[in-house]
Amino acid sequence: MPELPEVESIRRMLLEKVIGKVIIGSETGLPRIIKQGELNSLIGRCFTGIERYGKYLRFTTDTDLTLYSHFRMTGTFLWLGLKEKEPTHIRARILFSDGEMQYRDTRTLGGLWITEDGQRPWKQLGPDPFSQECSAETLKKLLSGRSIPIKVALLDQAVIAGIGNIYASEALFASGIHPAQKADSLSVEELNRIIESARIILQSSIDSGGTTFRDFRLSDGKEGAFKAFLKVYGKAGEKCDVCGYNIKRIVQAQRSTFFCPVCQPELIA
DNA sequence: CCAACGTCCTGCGTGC
DNA sequence: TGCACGCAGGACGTTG
Repeated sequence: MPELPEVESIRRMLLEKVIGKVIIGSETGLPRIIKQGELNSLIGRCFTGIERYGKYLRFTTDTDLTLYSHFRMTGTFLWLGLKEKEPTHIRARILFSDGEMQYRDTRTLGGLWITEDGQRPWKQLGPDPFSQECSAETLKKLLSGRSIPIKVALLDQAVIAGIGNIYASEALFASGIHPAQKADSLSVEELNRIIESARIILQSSIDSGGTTFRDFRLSDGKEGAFKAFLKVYGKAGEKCDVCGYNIKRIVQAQRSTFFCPVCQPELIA
């Protein structure tokens, strides 16, 4: 499940491969993953930059055409040199003279958008965790009047962009905050702790090439190494690194949440 | 305004 | 052993 660190890792690897090269062909393996526009309208263009917005990637070109991607659960871009072959779950291909960028997506929930500049595929995106505008005061405003659990709020991309199910649990563990605590009950100090924790965890994960929990692969086909540093995600029943108590799994908004009941005490309301 | 839930999808783990 | 079933979840649309 590619979240901010995984998308960022893909971005960095692709930068070295595709920038400044002319697109000489394209192929759409599964039409419904193209959410807007036509892939072959990119032929003859070249990518001039790749930016990340939350979990979206934006590929700028030498014209007003822009390619956006979102990986959802199982998407990724693989870079293949001319002689390499690995034919599974290829949903789209963008061809260059020295190789190709393949959009792979097992569960096909992700998508690509080819738009005129200015059009964006997302509805609403909150601040990027690494940006200056991502402050405790900003989050305090965005969460005011929200009675949802803080874990569920962290998954809301309109609140903060890029955090998914893995890093939401990890950031709350590092902050010592119980995942069920109501979003608008958190103090500025607690929100600050969440932001600081998230930044450290997300940056460490980027440095490791992200987390491969099951399916995720980097653009060179390799796994991200951050799984070894996870403290709670996927560890129900295992002992907490810090206190030795058993890590618990609960379900919030139809998604698994992992936490340590001792390190993240539940507040008595 | 907000919250909750259904929807999309396929591979794999579970249980009988 | 084999097979049916349900779970995994990100974003958005719909419903309450």
